[in-house]
Amino acid sequence: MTPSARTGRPRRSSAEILADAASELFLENGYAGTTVDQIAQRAGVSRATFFNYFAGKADLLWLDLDESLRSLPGALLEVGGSDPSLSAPDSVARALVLVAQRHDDSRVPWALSQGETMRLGDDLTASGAARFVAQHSIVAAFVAERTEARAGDAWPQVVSAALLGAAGAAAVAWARAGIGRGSLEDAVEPAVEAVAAGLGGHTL
Amino acid sequence: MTPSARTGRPRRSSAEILADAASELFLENGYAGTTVDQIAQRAGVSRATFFNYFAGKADLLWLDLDESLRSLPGALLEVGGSDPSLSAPDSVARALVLVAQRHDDSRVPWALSQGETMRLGDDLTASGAARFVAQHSIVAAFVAERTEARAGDAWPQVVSAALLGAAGAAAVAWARAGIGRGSLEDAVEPAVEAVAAGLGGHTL
DNA sequence: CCACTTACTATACGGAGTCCAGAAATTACT
DNA sequence: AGTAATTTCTGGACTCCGTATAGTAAGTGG
Repeated sequence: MTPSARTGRPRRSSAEILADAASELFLENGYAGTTVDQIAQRAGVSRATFFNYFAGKADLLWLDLDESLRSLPGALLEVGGSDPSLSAPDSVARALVLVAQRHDDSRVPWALSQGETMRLGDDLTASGAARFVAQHSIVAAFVAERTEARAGDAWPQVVSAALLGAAGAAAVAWARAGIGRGSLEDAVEPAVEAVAAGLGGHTL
Repeated sequence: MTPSARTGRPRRSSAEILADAASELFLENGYAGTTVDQIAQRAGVSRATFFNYFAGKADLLWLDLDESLRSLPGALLEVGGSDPSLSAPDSVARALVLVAQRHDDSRVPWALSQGETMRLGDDLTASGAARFVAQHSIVAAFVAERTEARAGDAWPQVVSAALLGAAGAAAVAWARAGIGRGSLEDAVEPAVEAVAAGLGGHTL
């Protein structure tokens, strides 16, 4: 998945092509009613090749989200380095807003906006939540270092989980708002600020 | 799974027996290295019967937690009815503390305490996220009704996700603290209170 | 002794995900 | 040109999860 090497056989497909093919089929037959075989076939590659582009079927749903979340560690470093006077919760909040701000608002994960018609079900929603949980250890480590807490301390974990939860919920609501939703940044900012306000006093 | 009826063939096993068998195997061979067949065999039942006790393999990990979480809807109603002057975030916080308080502290989900040696990896986050999402829809609905928000409004979602995240993180830290951890209630209470404090002003 | 109810078993099936050996397509070197 | 090196694609086999079903076992109550 690293940006195609300059040598070797060129790629025949792309993650976007596969995701587009999948989206059509999901809308038509639902998520469970669509097999990886069908997706690969519509995209013109073999089933085995599909797994060169996606680790699993559920990853198709979160292509856009994953791309944005990948910038979170960088945003944390950025905020942490630029303004060391901020409390740890405020730093995380700002980093989350930064990620939201840099997200291309035209890219709305159709797992959320079209989740109903695709008949996704709770397990697929959970796969989206798992994305945020995956970031949790990174954020918690950042907070722990910032507050000089010991690893395994509860407080950094709580700060991280609460803020990630708030940001995630705001993003979901944003995606589901349909046409006329504002920017993702405007949705995430008040959510994380409110939560960070409550956590802020505990600077230790 | 309803408490065994007084008529009909008696049960040959129980969720606890199966979970115990699984726990041994997971510690020995890891989660992915253990098949449902092996678990059922060690517990002395057929593979098909296993699925009469658990909907899926991952549910084995959360037996203790699921039992406590089942009381959350009731706790929400309880708090909501007893003290209608409380803000919605505070009500949720109190309900979460109530659930923690009623949890038997000797029952620590080994998915959390032993997650490392069982080599759970992504399976842990996925199944954990599923629990989170399931409770989230319940809590968000409660908050929405309490604040007279429209369904799909962002705020109830944010309140729910932030508080559940905080409570979850606190519970995980508690479980991982090993022998000498205090009560679950004492771990959850400060976490949710802090978050609710920040969300409280927004009573609408 | 016979219904009735509930739980267990055997079996088969489809689909996800993994693995591997080999073929195809391109670049780089001689 | 020809060959080597590299990367991607492909087909097939395999394991396992989860579901469905039809039939059997083991109790309770008339």
